[in-house]
Amino acid sequence: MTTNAKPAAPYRSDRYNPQEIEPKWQQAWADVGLYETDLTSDREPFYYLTMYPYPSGDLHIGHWYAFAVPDAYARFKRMHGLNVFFPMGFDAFGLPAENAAIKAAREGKNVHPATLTYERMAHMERQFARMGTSLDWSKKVVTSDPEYYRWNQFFFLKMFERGLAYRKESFVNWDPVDQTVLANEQVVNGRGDRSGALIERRLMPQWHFKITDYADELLDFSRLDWPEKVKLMQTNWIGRSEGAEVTFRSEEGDFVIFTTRPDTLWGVSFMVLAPEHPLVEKLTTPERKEAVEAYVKAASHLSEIERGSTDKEKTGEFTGSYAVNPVNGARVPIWVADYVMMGYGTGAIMAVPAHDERDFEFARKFGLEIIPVISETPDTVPTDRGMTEAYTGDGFMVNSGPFDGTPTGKGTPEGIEKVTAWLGAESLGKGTVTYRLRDWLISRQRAWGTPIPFLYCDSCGLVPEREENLPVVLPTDVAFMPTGESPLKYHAAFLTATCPECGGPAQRETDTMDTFVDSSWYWFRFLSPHKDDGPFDPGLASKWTPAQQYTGGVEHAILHLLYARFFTKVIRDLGLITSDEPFTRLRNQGMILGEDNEKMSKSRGNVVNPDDLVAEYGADTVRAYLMFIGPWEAGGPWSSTGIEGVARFLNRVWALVTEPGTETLERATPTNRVSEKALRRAVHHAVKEVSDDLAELRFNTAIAELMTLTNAMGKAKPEQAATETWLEGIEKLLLLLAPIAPHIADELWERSGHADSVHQQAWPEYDAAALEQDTVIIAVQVGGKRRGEVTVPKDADKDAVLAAAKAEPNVARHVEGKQIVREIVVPGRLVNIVVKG
RNA sequence: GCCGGGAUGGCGGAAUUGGUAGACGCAGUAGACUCAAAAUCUACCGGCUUCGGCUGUGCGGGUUCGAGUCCCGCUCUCGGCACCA
Repeated sequence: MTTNAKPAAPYRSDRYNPQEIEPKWQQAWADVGLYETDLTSDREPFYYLTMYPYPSGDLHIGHWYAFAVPDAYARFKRMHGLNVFFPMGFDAFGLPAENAAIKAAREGKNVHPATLTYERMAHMERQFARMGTSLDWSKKVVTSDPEYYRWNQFFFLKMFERGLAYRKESFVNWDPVDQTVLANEQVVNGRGDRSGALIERRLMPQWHFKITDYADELLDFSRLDWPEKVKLMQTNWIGRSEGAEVTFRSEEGDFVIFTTRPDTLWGVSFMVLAPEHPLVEKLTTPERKEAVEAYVKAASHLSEIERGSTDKEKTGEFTGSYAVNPVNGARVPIWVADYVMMGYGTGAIMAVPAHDERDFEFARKFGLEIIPVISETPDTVPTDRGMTEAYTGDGFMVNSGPFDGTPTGKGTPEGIEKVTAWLGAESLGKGTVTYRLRDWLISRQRAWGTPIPFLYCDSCGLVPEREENLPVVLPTDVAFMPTGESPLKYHAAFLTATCPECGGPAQRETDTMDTFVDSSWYWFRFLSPHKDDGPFDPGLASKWTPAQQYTGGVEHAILHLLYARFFTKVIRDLGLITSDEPFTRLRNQGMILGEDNEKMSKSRGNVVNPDDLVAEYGADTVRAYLMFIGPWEAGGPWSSTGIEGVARFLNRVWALVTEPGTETLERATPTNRVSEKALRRAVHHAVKEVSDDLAELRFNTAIAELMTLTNAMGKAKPEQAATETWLEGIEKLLLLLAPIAPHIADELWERSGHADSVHQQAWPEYDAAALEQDTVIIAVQVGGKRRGEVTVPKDADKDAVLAAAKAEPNVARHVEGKQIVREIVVPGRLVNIVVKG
């Protein structure tokens, strides 16, 4: 390995001053367009996508963690010769800006969310510039721009054509504070995920995307390098469960129930309908009418959280009607209870209290029959006497007619399978699959979002806007209302439209789309942000997508990432792309906590401000410290003394390169000498370790290794500063440091005599031979306890190592007088002499 | 309640996946430089110790020559889901 470093020009030993060098290099990189990716280049593409931010107005330390840390990875890949595309934009629609407009309206002011949003984006872009990231801003996407959201409308129309977008009256989650409906995914513990308000259930006509059509495909993660945790969360969210539908007869008509345990059909002792079930009214007998109606009404007023609570005692009412069990003709009472949900399965269940905990609890409370039909052992028949809980484990079918003795249960599904097959053969039911996943409700009653491109025509009814009329543009001259109600409903120019079918007068839909629609395909748009005859360039998309790596917070594990996968599959089915998935490799960063180990918040007063940190330490130090805190996926607490350590490290690197070696000659002491060979080993070891670490986003250990190298170089300096190895060490150190602390690396690269930027250099290779040591230190154990160590030639054979080990005085002392039972030699590692007596 | 992750010095965290536990950094102690302080540099830095050792990776067992790492049983903690039939 040769070095192209010229003998450093007259050393300038001025102090490391990030305030001076950082703006200088940021400007230099911008001037030459260093990070503007040529998407048409023949070089191997690498699309590194990181989740674009909402324009909240201020970059906090979490943004640095999400953008400045992975920037090191983008730079690392670029130094490997890849054509890295690392774009950035803004997820610009959203409630905070609209809420601010509403708040202003309450104070008598008229502020449009767009004005706020664009001011905030401009401020954040200036803050972004100070991070020293290699983001490509030339492809910026702003989702609130009509040139972007018109393609949301385009996809909406395409989905409508294919039956994937539909309008349906259904029970929805109404957020009374934000005055809008929310998707199930946006309801957390019965509260709106943004407003925190208790969610009410309302029956409203709403637009949905049919994500359930893709439920099975969404369960396939086989070609994705994603965290197990995320895959599991999505799998659970989709909630596929196999079971059977069985038809029960009643005086007022048949109804279908869903069960995962058809093998327990002989143990049915009552039925339960959800309060919203359409048959409830018909099945209720006159004498039960009053009680049932009151119950249904009460249930409809319960919030999700009240109804959904597992610790809530079971409630319900008898309808007065009976159903007939198709397998044995038994007549069982039909109840209404809110522990059965209309939205899952068929909204009706068969209750088998002997083998279902919820049914058991209900039966005990209302004195209903409990009929055991599964026995733990093949030879016994259990009775309901003394049962204190439902038996949900595996066992053998009993009291089940032709199936008696069949082993059954979730673990041994023979009985379940046989009964399912038999139900089909007897036309009593059929095997089926049910999902927990519901269709994605995308209507929002808000004004700051993508208008849904539909119209209401008096003669033609609900009509889609024509594709050539897109975009349906959001009016900018709206007055926000203190009530929070959408001003679009009162904006005459927006509302008034012409029916594309008959040319008559029509009224526009005032609902807008969930902002998760925006983020479901934005990475395609980065490839051709201003294209006006299509959402993106299919040629560029086939070259650049799926994005090889996507990073962001785990909070998006379900919502955004599931929707993005769904959209990708829809776009594929529209014929625009051929890939099935949006992001090949996914990694999540953790969260930076305050010094008190709590989540940062203004009320706790534990917030650290990145602007202040940059002013005090410089961006390189802030970046490097964030990387050094710990594993990136784990996050961790901020430490105001910890960052000092990293600042010292960069200062040591600075001094190493800028201070003349002779000045420190007197520091050399016999105890800390580093030979040229040892120095070379340290350099190449660092190259290997840092390369491996950065490839796996282990920024913390990469920096630890660079610190180790810097310390070794510092010790070697007095004697080695004139050697080839030293110059090679400096050069490699700067190359390894470049992705992590890009400004100081480029400055020192220049000062050590290089003409072009360190960021345009090839990533260094290591020489495996340089890592070899002539001798190795081997630990010696006697009976598993460490008794000493010996230094042996690296290729010493077993006998030689053993002989050396036994010669070690302390080892000999412990072996003396004992019988050697076994000798274990792990080459290059240790020796264990097992003794007896 | 169910599912998943985690627990290592005073602190943040390392540990080639069964082979010298505590890399790197913070904090701390001592020393050098300085009139002094800061900065910087050098050394030490898990606990106990009769200086031979003993002990130590949440707790209790086990497998193994050898366990932070594997197995069984717990505790605590973080995250997800939460009457999903």
